[in-house]
Amino acid sequence: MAISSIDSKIEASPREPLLSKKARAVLDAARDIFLANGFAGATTDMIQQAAGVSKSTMYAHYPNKEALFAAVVEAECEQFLKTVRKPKLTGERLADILNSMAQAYLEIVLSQDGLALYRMIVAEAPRFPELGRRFYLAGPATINGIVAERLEIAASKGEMDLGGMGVDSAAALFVNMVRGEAQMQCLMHPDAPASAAQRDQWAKDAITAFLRAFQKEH
Amino acid sequence: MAISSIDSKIEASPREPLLSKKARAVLDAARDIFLANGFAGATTDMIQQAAGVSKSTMYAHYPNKEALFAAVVEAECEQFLKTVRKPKLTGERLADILNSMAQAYLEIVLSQDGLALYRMIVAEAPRFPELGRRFYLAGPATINGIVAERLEIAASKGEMDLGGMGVDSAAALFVNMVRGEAQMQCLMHPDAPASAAQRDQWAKDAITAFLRAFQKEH
DNA sequence: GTCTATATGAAGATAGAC
DNA sequence: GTCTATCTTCATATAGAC
Repeated sequence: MAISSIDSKIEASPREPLLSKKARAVLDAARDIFLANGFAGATTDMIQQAAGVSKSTMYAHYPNKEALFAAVVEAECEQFLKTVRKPKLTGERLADILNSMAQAYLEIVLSQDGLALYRMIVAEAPRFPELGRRFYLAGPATINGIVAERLEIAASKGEMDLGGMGVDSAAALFVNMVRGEAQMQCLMHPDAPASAAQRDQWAKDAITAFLRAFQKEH
Repeated sequence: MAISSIDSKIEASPREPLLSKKARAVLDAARDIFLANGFAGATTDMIQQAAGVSKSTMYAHYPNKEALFAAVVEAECEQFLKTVRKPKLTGERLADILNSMAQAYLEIVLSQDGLALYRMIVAEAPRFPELGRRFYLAGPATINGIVAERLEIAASKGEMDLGGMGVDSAAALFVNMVRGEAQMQCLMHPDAPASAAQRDQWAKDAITAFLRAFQKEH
């Protein structure tokens, strides 16, 4: 096969072909419907209508509801990973670095999409154990790892005194202080979204406590 | 009406009448089915069969599926409250008190029922906002309050230096360090329950960090 | 109050034409 | 690949007898 013969194809779809237009429409629609209604609450009819395709087109691309759900979760985890990894950490001081990580993470976790994805995964993990594992790796484990990396650097510079605790444990404690109360309250009060001031306060308290616990006096 | 005429009734159901035998059977069955399948995943047929009653008996006591769901959540929250408040706090030292609170709380939160209730509420809070609020008050808010009480005492004895942070904020930070990673991992790995050793480690790390942050040097 | 039987609608999935 | 039309099953809820 001559290279020129495939050039047009490559040019036509420079990246991410993989999914035809309709398949992409189905996946996007499924994403919205599943996030809004959960697995059991969503119906293939809703998805098919939102995508603007017929039933059989949907089933031509995804064999059944479960497979479609798995595809959605997989795509969302991929997206989640990208978003969590994107923020550039600004500031030199440890406090500033912790703050930028906390703010960026809360931004994602407390977003409508972040909360909806979490709701869905939490509810369906018993029926789809693989998806639970996948989400844990893409979300909580990744942010824990990012924080641990920075703590490692700070520790090596002598800015921290972990007192025998591993960096991974310390990082997990920090992340859970940042996320804990914030996420819980937003989950349980879906009609009363948290203010930016409230979010700042949660981040600030976590940072204060963490620094008091582990920052070396100077 | 003569007192003697109602005596037999009182004797027949000394406490908690409120629900007839069948109504109680329906509620108990609904509890199991909803906890195992969520609201949308559960069917009234499953409930009715598990309760060993007919459809119309079920509908005689609860007008519809939503009302039954609300009744289940309400009962579970009541139960949750009792269980959270029950443990007697042993020990005099601050570290021991924190430890007994952490252990007791993790016991509940990480139990199969605790996780199942959380999954259900998190998933359905957008459709049943009242139930989300109710759960928050019975669970997270209550344990935060219990911890805050003890911190208040410790602070008044001069054992702690909160450095301007309110006891409520400090209590929330502690509770979220205890619960955070533990609950997340159990939620996301339903087929790999946490060991007792792992649970102890989570509690111990939280206590270590908390004391390092807020315990007054002596 | 409780049951059996059923009405009514909607779900997931497929058949067959184009 | 895509559509319209349909099959089958099962859900919620009710009717009517005891």
